[in-house]
Amino acid sequence: MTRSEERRAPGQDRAGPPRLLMPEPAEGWAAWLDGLFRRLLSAFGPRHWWPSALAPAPARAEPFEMIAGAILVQNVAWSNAAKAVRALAEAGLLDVAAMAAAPAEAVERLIRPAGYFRQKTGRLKGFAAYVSERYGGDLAAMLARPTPDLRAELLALSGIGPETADCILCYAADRPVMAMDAYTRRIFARLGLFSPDIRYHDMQAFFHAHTPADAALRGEYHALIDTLGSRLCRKRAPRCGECPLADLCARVDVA
DNA sequence: TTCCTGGGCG
DNA sequence: CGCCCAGGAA
Repeated sequence: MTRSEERRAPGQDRAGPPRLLMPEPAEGWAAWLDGLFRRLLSAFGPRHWWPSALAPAPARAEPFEMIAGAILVQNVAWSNAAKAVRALAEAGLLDVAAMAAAPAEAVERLIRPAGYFRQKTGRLKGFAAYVSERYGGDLAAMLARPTPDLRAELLALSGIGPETADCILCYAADRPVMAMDAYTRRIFARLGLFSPDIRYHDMQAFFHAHTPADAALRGEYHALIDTLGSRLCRKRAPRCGECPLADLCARVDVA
């Protein structure tokens, strides 16, 4: 052990996992998280993410539909985004080349139900233009790149932040990446595990450290968390009486 | 009818 | 930290 390691107080390693507000259970975090997953799965059933807006579950979206949906769902309920995805499909715009060539006004009109239609039009067309220019329109080639490179590439595009990038990595590129979101932060803060202001990367590091590196598993986990967060563990007036995790929740007030 | 929710950017 | 938006809750 080096001198600097000796000097550092326990639990103060700056590069380590996030400081958790709850002691590790005797079974360990991996088993605890697995138990949570099982409860959510039996409560809600498989979520079949990423859902296709064009066909009923368990149909899954094709890569470009998935990516368009991920951009359109930013800051809105899925039902709104799904309307926009269907409108794009009917207009033949769920296609890289067609989207890149489409007039912005036409896209804006079609995606209006998803809100933020001007920014989201720029994001959709920007993404399509990027794939057209860099990959000759071959989205599969882009999605085949190594995970760290692909993530950096996605994050460099305007309108794709950490959550959207990680959703694309998991659901379109099939990588074992678990997306985090406002629901994840709120649920695990209420449970008493996370600080309410925990950073995205720290949440993700915790889940990645204690769940199997499996794209299907992590994708399902994120989907189940989303379902819990939107249906029951809502920001205001959470429905704790119906929550499958109620008995192990600290019910921390996250304001 | 107003209020609230929700990613990403400049 | 304010702005972009629609639609469900209150």
